[in-house]
Amino acid sequence: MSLPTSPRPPGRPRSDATRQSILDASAHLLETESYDKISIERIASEAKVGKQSIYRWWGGKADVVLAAYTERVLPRLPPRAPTDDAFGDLDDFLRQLFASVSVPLVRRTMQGLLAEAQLDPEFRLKFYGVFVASRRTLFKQVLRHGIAIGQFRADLDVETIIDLLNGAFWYRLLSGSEEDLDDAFAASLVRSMRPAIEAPKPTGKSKK
Amino acid sequence: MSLPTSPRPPGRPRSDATRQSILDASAHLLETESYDKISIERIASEAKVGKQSIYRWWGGKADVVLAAYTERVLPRLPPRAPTDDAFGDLDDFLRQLFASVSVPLVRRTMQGLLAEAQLDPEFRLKFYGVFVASRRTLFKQVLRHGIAIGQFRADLDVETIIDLLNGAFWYRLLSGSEEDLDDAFAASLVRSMRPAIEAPKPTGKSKK
Amino acid sequence: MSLPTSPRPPGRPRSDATRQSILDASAHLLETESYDKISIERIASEAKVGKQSIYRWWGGKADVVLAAYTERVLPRLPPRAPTDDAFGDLDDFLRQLFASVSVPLVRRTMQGLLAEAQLDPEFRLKFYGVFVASRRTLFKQVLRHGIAIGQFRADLDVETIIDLLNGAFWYRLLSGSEEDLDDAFAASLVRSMRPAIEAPKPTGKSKK
Amino acid sequence: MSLPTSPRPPGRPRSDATRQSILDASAHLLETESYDKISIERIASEAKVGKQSIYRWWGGKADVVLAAYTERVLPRLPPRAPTDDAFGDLDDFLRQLFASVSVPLVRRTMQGLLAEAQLDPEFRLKFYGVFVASRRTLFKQVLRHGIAIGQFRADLDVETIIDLLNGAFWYRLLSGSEEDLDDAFAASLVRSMRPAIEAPKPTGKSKK
DNA sequence: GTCTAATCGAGACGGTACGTCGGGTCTTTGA
DNA sequence: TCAAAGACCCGACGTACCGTCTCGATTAGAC
Repeated sequence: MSLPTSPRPPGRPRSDATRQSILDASAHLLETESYDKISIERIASEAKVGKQSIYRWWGGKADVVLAAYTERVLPRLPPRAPTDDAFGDLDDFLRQLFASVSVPLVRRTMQGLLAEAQLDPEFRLKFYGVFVASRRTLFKQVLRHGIAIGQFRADLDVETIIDLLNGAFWYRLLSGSEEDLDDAFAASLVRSMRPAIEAPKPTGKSKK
Repeated sequence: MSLPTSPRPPGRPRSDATRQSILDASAHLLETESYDKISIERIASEAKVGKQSIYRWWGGKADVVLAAYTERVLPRLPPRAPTDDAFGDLDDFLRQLFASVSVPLVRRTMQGLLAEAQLDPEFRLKFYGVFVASRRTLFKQVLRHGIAIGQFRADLDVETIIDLLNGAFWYRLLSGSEEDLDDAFAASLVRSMRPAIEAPKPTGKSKK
Repeated sequence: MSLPTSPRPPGRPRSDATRQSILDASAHLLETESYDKISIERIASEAKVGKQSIYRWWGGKADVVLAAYTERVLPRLPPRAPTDDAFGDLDDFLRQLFASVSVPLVRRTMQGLLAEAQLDPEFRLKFYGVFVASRRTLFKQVLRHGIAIGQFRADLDVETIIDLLNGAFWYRLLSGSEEDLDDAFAASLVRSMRPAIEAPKPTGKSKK
Repeated sequence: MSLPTSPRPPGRPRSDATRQSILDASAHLLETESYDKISIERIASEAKVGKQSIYRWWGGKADVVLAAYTERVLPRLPPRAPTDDAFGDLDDFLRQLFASVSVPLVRRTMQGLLAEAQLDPEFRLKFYGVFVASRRTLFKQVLRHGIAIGQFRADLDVETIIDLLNGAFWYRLLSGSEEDLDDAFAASLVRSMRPAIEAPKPTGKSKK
């Protein structure tokens, strides 16, 4: 009686050293080269690895770079500790989101991968999973919390609000001017959206 | 009294037939091929033209395709006739904006060019000029009109609102699911943004 | 005790099929096209081979054609069996030398390669090795034999004689008229050179 | 009674300044560039001349360079003053012939044109006329004079002797080693050929 | 003085080929 | 079976020239 899943596939097991070497090389190239100057051949040569060892495990350049990005470069957004100031939370979240792409390496990599995602529908899904879905989830938490503590209107169209704020983020990102995604922009967004988000005051008072 | 502009440069003048042939070929290829399957060589061969005749006038594939797009494919947004219903105008504008990319050809081309814009900073500027700047201008007109007729709040942060709405548009566009940019989404955007845009009612309650 | 020469270099070994295919294609093209109408691209396409597979192993068109020539076209001069008639041997040798270029294919190829050798000093050395050096060696054998059996003068300036006879051969060859290198010309050369080569008769008069 | 040749064709006459400019440019390029690096385009650009003005009067690069060579570079062999020492004359002639190609510019140009002559049968005729025919004539004069004054044998096969000596010259030229065509080689040739050329002494005495 | 005709500089044109790069696959030896 | 190495076919790159063509401008003799 054995487990249906083979406890160990036959043959030489995958070498983790090779895997790491490939990701290291990719991450290293990302630091100095623009995404489109990177090629599988360069990664393989830099990693002292056969090209086949890349193609065996990944689908192509975008795949490898995405892996290197998530394991080597990606600035993980730390979990948000919700406070009792929902607008402050939102502002913080946006600031942090913007800050996460202030590193040119991160920015350039995302642009390269974004480009690839536009050209390759299959890769777009992976790209979306890494770069978009997780952010939406975090976004949602922030908004939900605001609603829960009564500072955001109960009938908020959460998805659309995320489309708007997230959209503004991506829009500026792909527009390419590097200075745009700063704290001031985060503040502008919150300020402009406040009337759309804020729960109506029951006793007619405007914001304190 | 002669014009200071040189009446005619020396040498054989540029052949418009060649130019048209190149743009025709590009536009034709765009109809059947994805952007990344198009190459200068294919354009030249389809257009029965020497490659040099392309490189002489354009910088590369993206440049040519952009030209073909603007002259052959681009769905020009007709000028908006502002009405006395500013929210209706906004909704109309968004619907039309979304409709303009509902044609798969247009959508695919924009995605390809967007990809190129991410990879080539120089091309990004051209891309921005064609795809972004003009839309922002039209957007601004709609918002300014709403302010002028008193339906939009006077202190509206126009630029940020455009970043939000335009951002939502691009965000969905590059996310790639083709069904997203429909009239319902336009309506959702307007509905969600209404409190942020609407001029406060002088005598009391906002619209129920 | 192992051989110091690496028993086998790493990586996929060179494909002999590819090599043969390239040489076949080159030889085939030489049959129908003049040397200057042949291009690497044509060879590659005819051989169903990537251009890189040519550039990987040869330096350019001249290199490939030279290889094809030596392996496919070259009419090897059979080894001369020296007789006791040294002048007859010389005459035979010249006839055979001339006959070897009587095939238009050979002649045209040599002219093309000769042209290349004039333009590219590096290739000239290879050309010289294939077309000139070996002939000089054979020439030398014939002359040395004549000296050895006492029919050629002992103080013969072998190198200069070779320059003269070989020179006459090349001179006519590159002059291009195809009829010139015939048996009659060989006979003329031998007749004219005889007094310069023949060993002086010990007892008096030279041959009347 | 007018000349049958049209006294003047209609239209703008050919500009000699243009012609000179083209030849100057060609000659100038020959000084610094190898023949195969020269192109019609470079000549035209250097001469500040339209390409058509070259093609109008010459057939191609080889044609122009040949013209530039003959008018700008060619070292004219001065007419030989025959003396009463026919072997001395021959030696002088060869020395001068060899000296004429000792200038690298001359040598390189001749090699380039020789290459072209091998590739283009039509050009070969022009090449032969300029580089070969005239030398043969001079050669013939030297040999005829030697015969006339009784120092060369009366039954000399002049054409074959020229083939041999001229051949040796071209053979060394196209072999490319620059040091070969020196006075010593001229002397070797004369020495080796002497028995083949010298008129037999009537009274059995050997030379001098 | 036009008119006609050919030339001139300039440079665009359709082509062919260059030599290089990279993609993704295949074929070795060796672990 | 995996891995390093690297050859393989293929397609495209951007460049260089080819020889031809089309411009406006010019330079003559013919009318």
